[in-house]
Formats: sequence, C-alpha cells, structure tokens
Amino acid sequence: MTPAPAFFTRPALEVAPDLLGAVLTSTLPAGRVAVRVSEVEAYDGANDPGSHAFRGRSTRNAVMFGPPGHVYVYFSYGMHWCMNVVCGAEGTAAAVLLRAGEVIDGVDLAQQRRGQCVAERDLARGPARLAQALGVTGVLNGADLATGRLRLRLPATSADHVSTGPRVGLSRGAELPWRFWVSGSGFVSAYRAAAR
DNA sequence: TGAACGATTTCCT
DNA sequence: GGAAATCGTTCAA
Repeated sequence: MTPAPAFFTRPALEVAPDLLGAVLTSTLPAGRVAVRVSEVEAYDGANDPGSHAFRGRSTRNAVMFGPPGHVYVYFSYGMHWCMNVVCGAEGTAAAVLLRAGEVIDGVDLAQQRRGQCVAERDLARGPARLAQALGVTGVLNGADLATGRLRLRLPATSADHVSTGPRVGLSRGAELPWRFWVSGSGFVSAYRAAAR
C-alpha cells in the first residue's frame, strides 16, 4: 500500500519502525531498482543534537523543514550520498534515515552501480550503499515520494520483530536508542561506534 | 578567509 | 584494527 499523507505527518520515532519492510522503488532513465528497507534511524530536528537540523534551518537542511513525504538527500564525507524520508508536521525538521535494505528488483542495475564484484547481500547494506544502489544523488533532494521518481510502498503488515539500539556514527546524541532494524535480518549494516 | 569535521566506505596491514 | 579518500557545511577569527 502506498502510505496516505498522514502516515508521514507523525514524529520520526513513530514513522521509523513503520518503514521497516517498506519497499522503495527508484525509476530512473537507467532503469528500475527496488529495495526492501531493513534498517532505519530517526532524527528529531530541533531537540536532537545528532540531527543536521539541530542548529536551525540552513541551505543544506531546508528540505527537512519542508512538507513530510519528501526525500532529504545529503552529501557526506566528500563522496557519499545518503537519503532520508522527511516526516512530522511541516516546519518540524524530523526525518528518518534509510540505513540498509535488500535489493528485490533490478539487481543487475544495482550491481552495475555498486560494482560487479559486490555481493548481493552488500548491495544496499549501509546508508550510502543503499542510496548508490538506487541511483539516488543530490538531484533527487526534495523529491516527492507521492509523485516523483522515488516511490514507497508499505508492507501489508508491519515487521514481525523490531530491534532498537544506538544510532551509528554520531559524536553527539549517540546514546539515544533511535535506530531500528528487522530482528535477525541479514541485510543490516554493521554497527560501528562513533569515532572520536 | 581559513580550519575542522562529518548520519561512510573501502582497502591495507 | 587502522587509515585514506574527498569536499561541502559549519564555526571561529
């Protein structure tokens, strides 16, 4: 089922676990790739020291403050793209980072983007890997999930078992258990404690 | 105007 | 287990 607009108009902490099992499909000139989401992280704008929006609105994070149901794509470490689903009421800057998933359609294209030697299990296991497998870059920043080249489909029933834990790679706010993943899934990123 | 660092990945030892 | 790659954003001066 395609989620109703109201699905996204909730706090990130409520939307995040509901996204587990959802299928994200990118339809671009190169072809179509679909990924079943197995790991996410919640970011709660103004109150969250780990969020890009913690210090207020800026050119980069403007999309987070916009209407929910859109995609926030950012450039990281000078070489990687990562994608979020904007949620919460407009102006709240809440978002959910898609950290990992399983490629269930368009495996050939995903492998072409990621590299022929990459194992199928590793095609979208990690936030930057997931974005690369789907062909997501900055040009899709702000794209609307309802009408754009990216579409989201919710599972008939929510994930059976959900695990929670600390978020990955943050120097601040890392103690909050705002990471969610499908228990026992092999398509989950490897945890690494924040550097520093 | 400059310096530090990051919601990461990959390759090396 | 450790470090490099690489650049836009942010913060300090």
